[in-house]
Amino acid sequence: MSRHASKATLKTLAQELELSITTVSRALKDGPEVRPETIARVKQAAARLGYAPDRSAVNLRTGRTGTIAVLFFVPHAYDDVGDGSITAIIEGVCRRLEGLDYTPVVQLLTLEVDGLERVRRIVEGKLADGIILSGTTPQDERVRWMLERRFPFVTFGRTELFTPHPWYDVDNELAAHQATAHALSEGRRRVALINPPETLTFARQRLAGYRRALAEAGIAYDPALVVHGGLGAGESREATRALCAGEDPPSAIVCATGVVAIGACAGLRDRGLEPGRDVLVVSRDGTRMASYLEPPLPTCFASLSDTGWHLADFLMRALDGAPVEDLQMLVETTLVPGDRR
Amino acid sequence: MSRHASKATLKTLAQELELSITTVSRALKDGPEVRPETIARVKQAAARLGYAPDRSAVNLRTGRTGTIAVLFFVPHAYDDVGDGSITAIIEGVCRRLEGLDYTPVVQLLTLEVDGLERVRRIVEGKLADGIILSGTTPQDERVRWMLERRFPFVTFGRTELFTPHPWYDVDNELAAHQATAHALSEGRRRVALINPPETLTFARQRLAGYRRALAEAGIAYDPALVVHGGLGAGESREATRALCAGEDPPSAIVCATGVVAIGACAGLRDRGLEPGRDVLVVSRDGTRMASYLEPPLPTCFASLSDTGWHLADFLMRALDGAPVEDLQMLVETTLVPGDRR
DNA sequence: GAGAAAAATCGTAACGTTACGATTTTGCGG
DNA sequence: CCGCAAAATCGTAACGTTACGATTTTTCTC
Repeated sequence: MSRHASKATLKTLAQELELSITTVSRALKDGPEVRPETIARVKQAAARLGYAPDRSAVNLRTGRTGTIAVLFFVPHAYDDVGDGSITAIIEGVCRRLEGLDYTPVVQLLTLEVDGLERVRRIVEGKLADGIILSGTTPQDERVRWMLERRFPFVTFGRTELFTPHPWYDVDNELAAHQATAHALSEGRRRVALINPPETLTFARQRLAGYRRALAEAGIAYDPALVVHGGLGAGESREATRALCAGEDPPSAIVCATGVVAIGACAGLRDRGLEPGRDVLVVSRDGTRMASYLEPPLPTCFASLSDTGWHLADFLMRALDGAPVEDLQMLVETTLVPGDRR
Repeated sequence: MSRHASKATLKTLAQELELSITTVSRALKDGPEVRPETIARVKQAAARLGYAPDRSAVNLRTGRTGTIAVLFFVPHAYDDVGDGSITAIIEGVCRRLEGLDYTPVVQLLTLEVDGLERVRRIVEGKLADGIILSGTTPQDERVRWMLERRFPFVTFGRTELFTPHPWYDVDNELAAHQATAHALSEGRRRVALINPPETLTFARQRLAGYRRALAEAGIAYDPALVVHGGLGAGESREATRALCAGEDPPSAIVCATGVVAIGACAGLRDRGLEPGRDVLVVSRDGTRMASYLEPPLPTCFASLSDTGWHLADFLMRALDGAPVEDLQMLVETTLVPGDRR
């Protein structure tokens, strides 16, 4: 029955065992210059006294924190429907970091929060060994800043910066093309697009894919059918109501996320329109959310859990000094039809 | 144009300004014993050289980390539908911590992860100044451990431990009673309950409320109508299918979370039953998710955003030494009818 | 303008850890 | 049992910060 009175340190252990602090420290990390017998003795005492290394001391000394910061961008007020993406991503990150003594810690970024400020705090305060960053813009200042400092990071989403950096991305151009083409192939010719804020790289790529699909079908691009804005369910619902206000509502809506799709469906019903029948709603998701709705929505799917895994993987390899060319990956979405399964 | 070559420290500043490290340190925190003029000079230089305090050094010296750990329990595989609760909670936490130089960091806990291990790492490694913990059990060992160490924390959910501790909780007994009574008042007499794993305090309270409502209506408790298990959409869907396998399906299902409700609806449709008409699904949620579904589900609502705010508030006040009696709060749910709004 | 009080600044030690070179102990051939 | 290499252990310094008592400078009083 140990007392655990106050925290045990190397000093405590050294006194207890009549060894030097140095030897204790080395023994705990299986240093080759300490006798196996001593190692056993030290580890036993450490367990008995409940020793745990003081992370800030280790960090101060070594510069290593054992922490990975995950800065996740939530491009909407957390109003109505919580965004489940983050849990899926973290699950993937955790899966990759399993057993690696890196701990992921998550911070949420919104449109209001100054992302650069957060990044600076983390880098300058040495709060993490690496950063996983989402919500990239073409000329992302946070990315630029980290590149300048040579701080290890990986982004979810590309930038247009000249200097290459590790990234993982879903092919949003493809996804939007897929979704739009699917709608067109179902005979829907007035296809609307509900898109994220225009500043995001993500948004531009989606717009490009959407326009390409329209062009291929020989349909003129109509800016009135494109909405840029927050990605909350409430915002999407509003946008959908607005789209359907006139006498000529769209016959399909291509959505940027599952939450957006839920909002769009609600907006349609507000106008007395039936999703799937009157207006086809095509979702883009990283979870299986859309398949649970009624009717199940056709969805451009790319697993967020896998995304998390790869992001963490790239970061780990970046920390190991892997060349940046190996740390860039574009994943394709697959169109999951909305049929009842 | 500053060079930012490598990190600026107090030493750097001191040399640059020909002051002592002590004075610089004090100036930066507006110490009363340093000349206002000097303070200005120091701060200017700090800004110019991009000085930021090294958090691990501060932590080592002071014992303060400026970090609040949020350990969020996700009682299901992150399979199908991501859980949006966490974003809502964090939003609330951030709202409370705004401007307080505490940073919340989130870690996810699952049934497989050893929560005690995580807590120990955080406490012993001095990784945070306080912990917000969810997924409590009646004899929660993590809580007991933190109480023993006198480590500041607050739980989302109560325990049955003798020693009092700060907590915030939704009245789950009431919520389940509300939901069940609502179903009964609609003439549904075979009410099923899909509940979390029995180990959670949460689960027991819900079961109690459910049974009380049944008893008040003079209906016998039928264990076959109660499911304990994971709270994922897939698990809930399975459970619902099983419940509706016999020739006498329930006429209502009381769900523990929004994700569970979504799964239940899908399970019903799998069996050719229409949620809301054939079987009433009553949800329990902290976001407005249920109101977006078709048909909108009646829901026992208590804001998760507010929950986050209060959890952070209690923790802040606990750190300030507030008496534990002031740091316990039970919030009631309100039944939101499922009508189209 | 001397002396004392007040204001401003400084130096040292410590937080717990690890890196590195120095020192002691052990094992072994002769 | 000596000498010497190898194995094991040790001491010191440093990471960047803050607390505290000591010291210097300024200001005020008579």
